[in-house]
Amino acid sequence: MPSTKLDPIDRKILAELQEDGRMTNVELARRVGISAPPCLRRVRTLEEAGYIRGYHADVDPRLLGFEVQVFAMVGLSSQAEADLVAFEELCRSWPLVRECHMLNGEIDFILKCVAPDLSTFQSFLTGQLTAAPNVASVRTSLVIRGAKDAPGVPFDVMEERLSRSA
Amino acid sequence: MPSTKLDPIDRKILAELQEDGRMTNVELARRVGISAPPCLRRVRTLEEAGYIRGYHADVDPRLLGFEVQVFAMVGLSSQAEADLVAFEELCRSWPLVRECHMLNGEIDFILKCVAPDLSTFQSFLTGQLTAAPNVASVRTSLVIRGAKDAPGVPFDVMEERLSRSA
DNA sequence: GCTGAAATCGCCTAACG
DNA sequence: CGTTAGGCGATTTCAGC
Repeated sequence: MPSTKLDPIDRKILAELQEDGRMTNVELARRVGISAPPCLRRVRTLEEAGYIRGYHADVDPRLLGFEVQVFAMVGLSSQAEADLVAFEELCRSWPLVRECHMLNGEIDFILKCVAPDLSTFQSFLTGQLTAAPNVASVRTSLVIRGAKDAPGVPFDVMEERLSRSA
Repeated sequence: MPSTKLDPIDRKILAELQEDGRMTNVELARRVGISAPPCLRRVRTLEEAGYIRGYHADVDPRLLGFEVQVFAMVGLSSQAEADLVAFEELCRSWPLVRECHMLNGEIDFILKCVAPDLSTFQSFLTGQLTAAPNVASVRTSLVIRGAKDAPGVPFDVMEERLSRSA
C-alpha cells in the first residue's frame, strides 16, 4: 500500500465521495469521466492507502436528543509524554467526548463534547473530566449555534495550489 | 415528514450508518434484523426527516497535503445579530475554515481550520481573518496531534438513557 | 501498467400481500 | 413488515491500448 501520488481523477473521486459518500460507483465513475471498473479499483486503492479512512452518515445531534454541545479547553499539570497519552486514552473511553485534539500554547487539549442536556454534561464535567488525574484546568464554552460544518478538506484549494505549482 | 419518535430499529440503523455509511442496504437490513425493503424505507424516511443530513467519506488531511490544522478563537467587537450573521457568512466563504461554531463566554466563535502549510495559514490569518470587519481578537492554537475523532453522537449513551427512563 | 467491454452475480427497489 | 420479481449496479474476467 504505497502512498503513490494522486492524479486528477483520484482527487476528483475523493472530492465527490467527501461530498456524497453513498454515491453509487457508476454515478461516481460518470462524474469523474471513466468507466465503472477502474473507478472501483481506484476507490479500493484509495481506501487501502489510507486516503479514505471511512464513510459516515452525518446525523443530527439535536434531533436525536443531544441538545448540548460544548468545547472544553483542558490544561494538564504534567506534559510528559506518558501523561499526555494517559489523558488521550481517557478521552477515548468517554463517549460524550467526540473529538480530542492536542494543541500548542497554554491550552493542552481541546475537546468537543455532546450531551443530552446541561445537567448530564455538568455531571460529566465535575465527576469525570475535572476529576481526572493530571487535569489542572478546564474551561468550557457552550455552542450557541453552529454556523459551518464542512467535512474534511477543501479540494478546490488543493487544485488551485497544484495548478499554480505546475 | 413528521419527526415522529424513533423505534429501536431506527436507532440501530442510524448507529450502523454512522459507523459505516457505505454499507449496502441488505447488509444493513441483516444487522438490524429486518428484511431489505422496509430497511430501505426507513433509511429514506430518516433522511427526509433530517435525522441523516448526509454521507461523507472521511479523508486524511495530512496525506492530501494539508499538514496544518488550527483552532482559532475569535472575539467580535459587536455581538449584534446582524454582525454575528455577517461573520458567519464570511466563514462559510473561506475554504480553509472547515467548522465555525458560535459560543457563549468571552470567545464568540471557535473555528477549525486546515491549511497546506504554516505560511498559507499565516497569510490567511493576517490577510483575511484578523482583517475582517468586526473581528476584535483572534487566538490560534496549532493541533499537535489528533487523539480522538469520533463521528456524530454516542448511540450507546442514548440507549442507556432510554432504557433508564423506561 | 493502465483502461474499457462483456458477463455474471448480487443488490436495489418497486408492487403486493 | 415480508416476499416476489424485474432492472440496475457491482465486481470479476478478459481483451486492447
